[in-house]
Amino acid sequence: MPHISIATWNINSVRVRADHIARFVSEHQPDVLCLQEIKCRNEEFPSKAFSSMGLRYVNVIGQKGSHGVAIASKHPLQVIQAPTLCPRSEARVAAVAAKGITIHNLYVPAGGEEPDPVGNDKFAHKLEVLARMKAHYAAAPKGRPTLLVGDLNIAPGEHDVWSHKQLLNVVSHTPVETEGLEAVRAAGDFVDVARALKPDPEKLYSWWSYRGDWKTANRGRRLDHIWATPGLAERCDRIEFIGAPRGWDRPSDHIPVMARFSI
DNA sequence: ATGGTTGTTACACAA
Repeated sequence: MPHISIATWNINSVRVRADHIARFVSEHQPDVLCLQEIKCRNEEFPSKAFSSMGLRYVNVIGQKGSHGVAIASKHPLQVIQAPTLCPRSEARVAAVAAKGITIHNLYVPAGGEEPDPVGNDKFAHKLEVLARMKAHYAAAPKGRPTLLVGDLNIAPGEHDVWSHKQLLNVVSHTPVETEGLEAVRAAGDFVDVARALKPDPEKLYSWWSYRGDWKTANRGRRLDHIWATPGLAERCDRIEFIGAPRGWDRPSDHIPVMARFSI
């Protein structure tokens, strides 16, 4: 049975982490790798390094300094119109089709420190992106196999954080965010494939802060997601949270999450 | 309650 594997990873600078990407690709062989926070302009993206990893096809949505997303693939990519989800026109969405599957790679704003849309415009921005996501996926035609992946900067469930109680008022796990993300998922009829294959109460984390001893404290959050439309989700036979890269030299604060689908 | 780190940028800001 043929398969396609897709990974998502907030890389926090693609140029600093090119060696980590090469090691991950060599060890795990994703067919498609979706990156967030590449932090470079399109012309600064290290396409040659990706070619030598076997990821010859790339779709880069870059900008100077911050944000930026990219999709790199072993298979040819058809670039498609990305939904307009960011009111500030930041580089946060890449959209392609590969092997007959539509792939949306998203980087939702982190939202700043204070979970108050009045006093914190970054939080207001995050909620606006969520609202646009809900409207877009509610209206999107259903039936085509689709993946929505990326750093959604929200840990939706109580077992997606190290302490539900202590994070209820912390940006990434507040009710307005978790309920907002659930509304997006329902609007698009998506399945959270990580939880479909690894149900509660197993703890699942994809991010640990740079501050403090991440490994000992293990105060993680599941911010990075792979969602699939129902027919595709049924064909997901593997999901992995690949923790090793968090322990490599000068790591990203996020780890890769990879899913495999029979096709 | 506070401070703890990283990357890009330019004399902070975003995460």
